[in-house]
Amino acid sequence: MTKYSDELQRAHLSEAQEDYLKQVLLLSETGPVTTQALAERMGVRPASVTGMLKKLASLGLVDYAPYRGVGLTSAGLQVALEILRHHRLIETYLTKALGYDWDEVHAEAERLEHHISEAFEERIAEWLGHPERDPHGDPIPSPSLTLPPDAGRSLRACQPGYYRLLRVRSQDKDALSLLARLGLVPGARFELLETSAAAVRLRLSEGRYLLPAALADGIDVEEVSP
Amino acid sequence: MTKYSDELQRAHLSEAQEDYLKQVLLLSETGPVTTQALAERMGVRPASVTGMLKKLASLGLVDYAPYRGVGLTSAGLQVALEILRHHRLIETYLTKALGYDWDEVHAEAERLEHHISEAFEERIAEWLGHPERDPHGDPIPSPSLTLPPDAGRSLRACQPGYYRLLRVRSQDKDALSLLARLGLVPGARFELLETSAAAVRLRLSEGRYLLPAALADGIDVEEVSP
DNA sequence: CGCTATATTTAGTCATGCCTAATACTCCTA
DNA sequence: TAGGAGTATTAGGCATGACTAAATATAGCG
Repeated sequence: MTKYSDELQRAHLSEAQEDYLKQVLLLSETGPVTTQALAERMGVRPASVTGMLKKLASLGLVDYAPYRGVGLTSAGLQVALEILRHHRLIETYLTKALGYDWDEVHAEAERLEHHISEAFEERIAEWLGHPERDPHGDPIPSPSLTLPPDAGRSLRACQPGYYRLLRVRSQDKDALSLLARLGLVPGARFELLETSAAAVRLRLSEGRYLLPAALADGIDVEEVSP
Repeated sequence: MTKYSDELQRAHLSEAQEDYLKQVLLLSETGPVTTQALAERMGVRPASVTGMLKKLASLGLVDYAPYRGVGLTSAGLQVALEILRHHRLIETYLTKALGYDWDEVHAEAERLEHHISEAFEERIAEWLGHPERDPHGDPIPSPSLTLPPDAGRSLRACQPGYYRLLRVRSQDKDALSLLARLGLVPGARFELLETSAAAVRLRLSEGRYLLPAALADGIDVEEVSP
């Protein structure tokens, strides 16, 4: 795959194609990428996914063997990382420059990520001081499209102690809104008091909360000194 | 056309449909809107225009009589003004907030105008202090979608004297780049020394220039005291 | 007033990206 | 190891919005 043909492809990729590639990347972080999982993420029927995967495979963007799942080729990975960089830079910019709350940015970024130029990307990255994380703590691919290493581990798996919140993986508007209200945003420090199968109990400077396991699942933390 | 059906339609309009409506509005400012003119503006064949006009007419967005040209209905005008407001706010924002030059903003705005939310529109308008003109001096439709009245007249039709530049109608990148280089941007004051069929001669504080008629055509000015 | 040049519309095609229904494959369990 | 549950793919359609080629309307001129 030469530079030349890369650029030809990039110029012609549709919004739908870019979205599929991005979702393949995101899904592959947590396990094998099935047709069904992709269909759910894209809000589309499985048959439609099969069709798109065949097209993306013919473009050299995914490795696809029927009934065997999909993976990104290196060309496809480049595209996916580029879109992910757009998405997360836009989220960060909307928050810092335009006063969006972190539960509002996802939907806006989801549309804009496909329609900004490289110039726009560079200027907002510059304005932001080339951030490595978006407001949710998600890593932003670098300009050369490498992902910062993952730090932290799930709050769910932690023992009682002192922690700093690093990342919130949920993009549910209401879940984010709730966490923001509690002050549970990246950088926040708290004490984990108790964990059980159904929930975790924790204490921030502002109060004590019982957090359902479903929420704790998507929260990544690192241990800190008391 | 009730409010309710307006909103239903708005939700379903495609990017192409929005673009057609916008171009009908822009073309109608300078004369009757022909299929051919529309085809040129959209970069599309006349046959395609006919097809789209029939669809827009069936949606109640344009008045279309075959062979007789098109006009916007009031519903269509609302949509066109909304898109135009997006376009010109985005151009202004890119210039003032992100340091774009005025010859770079058009292409970026052309894509983004279809993909921003009302929330985004409101926030950049707020940030900008609710401007009435974009960097080219083009009027920005108000939030309630009325256009500020046109001021000034074409430099081409002026007698020698002192003027202030109000608006540059060209969106040619190189023409804009040249004008910017000369300091001929909205607000600039200059003396018109001489006009002829082929060109106008003028003097700014920085120098004297002979401007081809083609450029002078698209420049609107108002007279000022010396 | 008719004829021709130009503008416009119709008819038929194609790619995209989705859908449903029917069929095929996989893998687990009995 | 055969059957079934569940997952995936094929087959066939539809809407969108472009295209070409062919037909038709308009307008300007002699």
